[in-house]
Amino acid sequence: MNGIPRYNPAQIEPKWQKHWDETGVLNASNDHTMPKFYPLIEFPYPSGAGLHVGHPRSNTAMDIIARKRRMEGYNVLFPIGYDAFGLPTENYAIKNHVHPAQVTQQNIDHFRQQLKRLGFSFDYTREDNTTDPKYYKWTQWIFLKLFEKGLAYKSEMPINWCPSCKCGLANEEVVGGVCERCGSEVVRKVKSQWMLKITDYAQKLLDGLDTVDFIEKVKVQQRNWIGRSEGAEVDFTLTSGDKLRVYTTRPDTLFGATYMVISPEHPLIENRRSLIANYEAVAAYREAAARKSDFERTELNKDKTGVRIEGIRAINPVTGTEIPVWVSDYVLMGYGTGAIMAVPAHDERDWAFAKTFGIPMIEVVAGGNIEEAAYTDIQDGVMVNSGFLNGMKVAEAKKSIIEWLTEKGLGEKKVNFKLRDWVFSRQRYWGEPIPLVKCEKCGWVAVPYEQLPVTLPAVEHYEPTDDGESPLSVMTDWVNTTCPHCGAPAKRETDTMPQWAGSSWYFLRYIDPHNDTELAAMDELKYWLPVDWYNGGMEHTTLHLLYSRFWHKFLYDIGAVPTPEPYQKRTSHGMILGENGEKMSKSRGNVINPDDVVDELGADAFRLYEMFMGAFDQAIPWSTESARGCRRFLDRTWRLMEMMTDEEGVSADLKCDVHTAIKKVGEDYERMKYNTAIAAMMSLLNRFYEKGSVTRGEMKIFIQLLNPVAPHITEEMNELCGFGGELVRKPWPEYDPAALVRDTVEVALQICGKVRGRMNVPADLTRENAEAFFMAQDEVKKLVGDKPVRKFIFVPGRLVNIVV
RNA sequence: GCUGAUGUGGUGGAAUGGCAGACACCGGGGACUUAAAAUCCCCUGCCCUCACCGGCGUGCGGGUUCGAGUCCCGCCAUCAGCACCA
Repeated sequence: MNGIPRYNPAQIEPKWQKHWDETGVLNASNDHTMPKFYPLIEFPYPSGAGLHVGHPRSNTAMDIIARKRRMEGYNVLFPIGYDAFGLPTENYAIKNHVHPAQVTQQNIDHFRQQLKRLGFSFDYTREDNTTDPKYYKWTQWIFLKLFEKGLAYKSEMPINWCPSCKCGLANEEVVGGVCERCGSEVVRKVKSQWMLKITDYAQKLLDGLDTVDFIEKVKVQQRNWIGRSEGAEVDFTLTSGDKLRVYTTRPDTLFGATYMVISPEHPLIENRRSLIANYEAVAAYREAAARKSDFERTELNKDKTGVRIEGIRAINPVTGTEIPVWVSDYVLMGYGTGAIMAVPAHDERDWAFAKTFGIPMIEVVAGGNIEEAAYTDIQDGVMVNSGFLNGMKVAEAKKSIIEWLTEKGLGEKKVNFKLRDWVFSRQRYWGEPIPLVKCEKCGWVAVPYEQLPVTLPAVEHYEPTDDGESPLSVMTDWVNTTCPHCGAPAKRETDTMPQWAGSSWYFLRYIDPHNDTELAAMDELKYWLPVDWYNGGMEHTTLHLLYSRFWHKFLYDIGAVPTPEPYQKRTSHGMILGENGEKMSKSRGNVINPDDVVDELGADAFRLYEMFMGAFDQAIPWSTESARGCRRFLDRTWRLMEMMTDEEGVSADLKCDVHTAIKKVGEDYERMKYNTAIAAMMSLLNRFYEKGSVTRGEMKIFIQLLNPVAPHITEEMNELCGFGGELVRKPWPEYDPAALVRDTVEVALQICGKVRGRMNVPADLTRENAEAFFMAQDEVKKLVGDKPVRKFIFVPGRLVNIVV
């Protein structure tokens, strides 16, 4: 071919992006007779800094799958939107005295332009924006449904409070004792907060995991976070006459309980203050514990501390023995009953505590050495020193003791979860208003559905007030309203929702984004749900992913969505680190700007590099040098046009290479092994170069395989070569299994497991006739000599190993 | 501390128990060029050697196997998550 222009991504990339925009060829179709495919990436938070190189990693990966599915004949919905409520925008607004909505709009426009520059095949006609009143109308609608069903409640409780953000945080948002967003130390503060009862769904969230194809580590993390444990609650009688209820996962060790521990916040201390001889010491300990943040209380607690309560003792219900009661901060009020029975012989924490304070131990499960360490094995141990449980295995003993306790009315079987309810109020401006009204007479009343959305009023200042109330609280015109119930004067809720609200259901809105009368139409939901493949970061496993599963299950229960789970498959990408191997951040000065990379190398090379840089699920440092290598590959691909022949088919000598590549690339895309898929295409390209020519037939296949990763260059080549049509509309190539086999294969020749040579042998050589074949070869005779052959191993296509 | 993941050339990384280092990056050499860039070709794990031959090599120590980067046992290191969950 003559007159081939230079490869110029700056010219061809905008050309094809414009073409896709104008034709809408990548958009989802309304044709419900087609098989559907719904891939999803986590919609970005449109920060002022613009796109990060991390975004395109996930986006390109799913774009490859989306583009391949279109070629396979699916109706693909690959949507994009913006999770735009949130603190950075609000903080920017506070600092610069601009309305957050204005900042948000600018940022979204910038993001969209950056995303389009990278050639992602999103359907931009279905964009979500969580800050759009048409969108958050339905976020509020879902909240009201939760409120209606009793799953939203107000609670006066100690919450995590960030003094810097002046904002309450969910437990899940506190990372290592500091605020996840700003890094300030989190303190405790009592505040009346809206809570969502995610704990009501703990079992359903757990069971649902068995029905979906999430990668195993995501399932493990969610299971651990939900933290189901089976055990029993047992009542101990105290010498004060009270009953002290404990939760234990090891009721089988009840005979070994030699003391009890209550949390410093346990009500018993105040209720029986007069009976506690050393109340002063206990109160002092409690104050010390309260001063510690959760972080200190746990982190600094390598050595166990505690105070023994003088004046109250407990009676072990099975042995009748009197045992002491201690106060220690290793027992938390927020889990179980805030009190435990301590079995130092068979629990590591109890063991450490008992050692520190010289408390006796009783071995009740034989098999370990309790002088050395607590014996916690629950498989092989056999009960001893345990009355009627003696001789039983742990599992059996557990069952028996629970039956016994239930019969005697001393306790019962109990399932506990670590999962805690979701703190849903924020004292901030830039969030969805909570659509509730407080009436003196009627209490909390829902704003009627037909009045939604409750929109954010314009305010003068976006800062939370000094007492920590939302900026909305000073908007008296907005706050003062009437009760929808009785018409009396009433006040609006001024707290707003957390950022997690809008992101908990955004994938539903994509399905029917312009619907004014419903969240989304049921026939559309039935066609598109569930999301077939959702890729995102591991950091969202226990926050966003769990919250959105909770909301979805709730919506399923009220009949608003047709599937019990939102996402069928969940995969996860690794982080992109800076060139120095550290996390990319402004403060470290190692941030790579995607725009700069596209300017220098083009979007296709950028996409290619992000997929080639290493294993998709692992953290990889960025390397601009390596990225240039990917551009080199595209330059070489482009120059294939100079060596293209008029032949239509695949040449005989490359038939095997081409079909092997079709198989490998297709399978590797599906397994998210993008790096080896690209390596296979590089190898094939090298074969074309070795040969010095490529046929039209080979070229068609090659650019089709490469198209999902590098869509612009391949479309341009398709056009320049005069192949007709567009790659996005062409079918994905199929391989011919017969073409994969070669006539001869090279095998390794091993003597006693050491490689001594290589040989070409017929590919159809079988195990049966291999020994005769090899022993007749001169090369083999030379290596073996006259030593007797003790063993002969032949692995077809791989190697032969002769043991002498 | 617990849990999980990872550990392979100068670098990023390949490798259903079967030829370790695919594919790239960096580096070196050559061709082309007045020259440079670009491009093309060759070399590139380490040691010994002019070269051949050979030896050593997947964090460390054992084991299973004809054969181990891969499986088992015990360590070490790094990273991530969790923070005493009874």
